[in-house]
Amino acid sequence: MTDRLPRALYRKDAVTLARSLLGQRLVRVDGGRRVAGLIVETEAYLGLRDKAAHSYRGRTARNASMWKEGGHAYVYFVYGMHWCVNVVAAVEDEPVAVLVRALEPTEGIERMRERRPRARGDRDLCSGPGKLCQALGIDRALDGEDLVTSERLFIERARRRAYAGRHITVTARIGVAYAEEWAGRPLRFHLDSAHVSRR
DNA sequence: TGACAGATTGACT
DNA sequence: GTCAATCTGTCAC
Repeated sequence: MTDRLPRALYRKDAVTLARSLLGQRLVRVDGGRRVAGLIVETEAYLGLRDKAAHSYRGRTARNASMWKEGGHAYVYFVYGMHWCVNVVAAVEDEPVAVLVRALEPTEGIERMRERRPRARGDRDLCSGPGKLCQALGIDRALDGEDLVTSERLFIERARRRAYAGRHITVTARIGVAYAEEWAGRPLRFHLDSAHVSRR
């Protein structure tokens, strides 16, 4: 049975959402089969005032999904080769979002291995934003998807006993050194997991 | 119109 | 540790 996260949970500020997504299950359904993992690492991007956020310089064709209602997906392409998936937070026209940086694989692991043939082991399947999109088959086709109603991509309430009440580590975000005073802000959140992108 | 850098990864020294 | 891969948006010319 699915226990999908409701719209109300997404209509929060990005920091609250980034914390509440930890331990929940990101699910991709492709060809009738589920490929899923527990979210163990997230980053909050605070919109028009945040120099590290894609929405800082305003709307473009690429980042338009960030202006959608909370609970939609914002999928973008970086470095000419990788896809990254965000969960849009807050309300329509408030371009804030949460980047999903790492998952602990739980379902469809064979499918993940097929999609990531060069992965060194199962800890290398989803331990990074580009890796998890490759493992789950997330690309442009899912940009703007509504996670509350979609049959292809959604998030289920799945706080495992192992992660219930687990300590959340807070650090600066990864890869945003250019963002001046925003580079060091404590906006990255992760659980104590072997599947996080960096320690 | 062209240079350049980027919310990354994997190959290699 | 270094570095190239190569799409998108921004800013300078």
